[in-house]
Amino acid sequence: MPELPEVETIVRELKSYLPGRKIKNVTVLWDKTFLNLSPVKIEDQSVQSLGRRGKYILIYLERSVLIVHLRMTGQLLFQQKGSGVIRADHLRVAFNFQDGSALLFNDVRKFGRIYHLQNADEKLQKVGIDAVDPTLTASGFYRMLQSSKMNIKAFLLSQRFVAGMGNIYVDESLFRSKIHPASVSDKIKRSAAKRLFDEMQAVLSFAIEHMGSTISDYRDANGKVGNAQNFFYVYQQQGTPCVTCGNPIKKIKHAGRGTHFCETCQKLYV
DNA sequence: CCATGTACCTGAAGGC
DNA sequence: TGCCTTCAGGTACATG
Repeated sequence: MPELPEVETIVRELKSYLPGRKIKNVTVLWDKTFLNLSPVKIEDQSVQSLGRRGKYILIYLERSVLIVHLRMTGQLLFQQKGSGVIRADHLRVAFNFQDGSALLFNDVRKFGRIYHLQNADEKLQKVGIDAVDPTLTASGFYRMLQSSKMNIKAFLLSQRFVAGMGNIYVDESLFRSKIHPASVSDKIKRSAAKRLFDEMQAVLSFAIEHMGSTISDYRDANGKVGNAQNFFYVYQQQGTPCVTCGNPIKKIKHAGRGTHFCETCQKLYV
């Protein structure tokens, strides 16, 4: 489910809720979700700060860190003390704070993971630079493309070069920059690479402003749906006319994923 | 190095 | 009303 804009929305909200709250205990209802790999105990530690790298949520405690990945259907919900009980029909892990509030991990498909670690670095070794990191530039992005012979869809989905893009925002960014998803990364011209970089930034910041996209399961930390799904040009728009040329948007299987694009507007670089 | 398939899970939707 | 298949915002791992 969630890609960079959805994860960013959750992190921004949690920044206003979690710092300073002290963990009383942790309830684990599905063992595989919570990997407790730190020798330091989690009880009695306070949340210090929040961070994000790609789709990973980082919750820094005093002596260790929690790394959360929502995968397809994970939700991180903040349960205020005393207010109505937040909906969590598939609760897997609950972090209960001493003041009576709680952070709930709800996840229908059980793919989501929470790692309790000494240090975040080990887990993030193979994750590329965050897609909205201000130090990432169009020319830096072009250099990364030059280093790879993967098709551009797989390149963007891999998280190895740039982290945070998923199936929705890859398809939207490729459409808006007029690049065919099967294009070979190191064959993409400098000007097209610049276009792709700029459209990635535009697509992601627009989605963040609209609190992410809800297809089915995504909810923010308050349990609310996003709004960016109302503005897709190609994702799940197969059959509808392309906004540029009017030909129907196509859906194919590519890089193992449903892939939406316009075959007349998007140029194939090979 | 790269592409493809499978596994991990549940539930919704569509075909018959 | 079933029953069966396919598909889903992701990633890790095995195999050519």
